[in-house]
Amino acid sequence: MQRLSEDLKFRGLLHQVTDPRVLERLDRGGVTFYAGFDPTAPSLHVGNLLQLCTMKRLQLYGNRPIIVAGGATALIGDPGGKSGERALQSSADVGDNLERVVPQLEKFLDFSAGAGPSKAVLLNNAQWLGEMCVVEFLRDVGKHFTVNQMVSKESVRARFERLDQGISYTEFSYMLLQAYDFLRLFQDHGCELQIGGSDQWGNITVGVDLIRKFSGDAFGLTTPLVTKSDGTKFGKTEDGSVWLDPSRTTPYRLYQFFLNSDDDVVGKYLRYFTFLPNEEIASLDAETDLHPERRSAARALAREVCSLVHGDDETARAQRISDVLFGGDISTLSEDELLDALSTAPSSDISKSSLTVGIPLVDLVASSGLVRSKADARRAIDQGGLRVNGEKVDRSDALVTQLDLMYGKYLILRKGKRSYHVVAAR
RNA sequence: GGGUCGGUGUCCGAGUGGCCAAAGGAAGCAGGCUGUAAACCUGCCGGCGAUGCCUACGGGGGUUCGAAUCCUCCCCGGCCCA
Repeated sequence: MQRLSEDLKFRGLLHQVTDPRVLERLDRGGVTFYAGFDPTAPSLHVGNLLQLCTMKRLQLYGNRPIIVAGGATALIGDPGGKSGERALQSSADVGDNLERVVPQLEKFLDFSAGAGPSKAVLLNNAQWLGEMCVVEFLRDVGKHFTVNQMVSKESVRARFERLDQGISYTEFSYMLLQAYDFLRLFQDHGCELQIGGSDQWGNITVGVDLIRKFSGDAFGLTTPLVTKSDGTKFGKTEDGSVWLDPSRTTPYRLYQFFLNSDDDVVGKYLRYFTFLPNEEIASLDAETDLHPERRSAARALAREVCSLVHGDDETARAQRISDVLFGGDISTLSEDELLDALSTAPSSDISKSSLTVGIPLVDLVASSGLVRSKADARRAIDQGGLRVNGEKVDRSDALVTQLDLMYGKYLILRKGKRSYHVVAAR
């Protein structure tokens, strides 16, 4: 089998490492490592994907992952990457969030006894930070750091430079809490490595320093920041974050999100987010160069990620829906297929009786929410961008009646290429 | 507290009595091309019972036939002085 360190290099996952010797240790397996995340939402999102995949990689090579849920630190807020002071979370929220996120973590890491010595562990730093008193913290942790070095950290400096924002003492202390986490894990669980995104480098090294002061040897490793080709933040769409929870972001949407990756980043994403063998990734790279229009790499990426997060069945469904919505003619579908294909599209109801007289199409489309107003609906029609049951509408004064219903029940509204809405008559 | 400049549509930003639903840009939406792409081209981009009406230029009040534009008070922000 290929060495883990080689695989990590091939995939471009090594951004910074405190000491290259840690890579040899990881190759041999048996290293306990950790990554933290703050349970600030009731679901993980694609922004968490890189850490999850990286942890899984390390575990597959026989290393032991510890996930530290920032039950305590989420109450504080990491100043890094934030332009302003963060809103504080209530501890009840944090608890709820944690409960919901656990099943998502289990899709990536093996928490079962079957994993043997590399069995994953989930800890909550509220367990040790919650019971700690201020004086104790200042004596045992604070004493080891000078404000001078803390101030020089990038995350803090960025906030210093913004005179209009400032940084509270609370957030300023965040890095010390995280360092203390690392120390406790090192002492109580033999954890010698912390991994994280490149924005965590400062916090991680503070932890490594702290452990060193207690005569321990620990390591830090960061992965690169996931970027898009246009420089905007990865994982955000116009509708907000792309979540791993299917009730927030349907498998179909997740599939589409990755399918639509730009050519110049698919290779990178395949490396980051899939477990395909290196040779297969290399051949997909070549395919992208030679036949970009086939989008083989993007398809593989979407399929792999969707399977990882939602399983093979949901992925097959997402693929089927995609094929119909973008390839085929929806009017050729059976009623069952139609419902399946559009099950994730927004829908609304309408009374059958109202259709006996007929409803102006413009009213129907506006009330469906597919467009913002009737004027907007007329514009869409005038520009040839509206279809009913797959047929282009050319009159903005069209009337919808029972005769237009597919299978006597449905009206499939479509604006542009990819916005669908199902109206069901009852 | 004093002075001064400013607050315009999703955002940036012009306009300083009628020709203003408000230039220009960005974002967004639709059409074309294409690979469900990028780039590019075209159109749209407050609402409605629609050759008109309503709502809108920080908020209230006022002047005027007519106000985003003038006056006044209030609120908010920048800069300068105390």
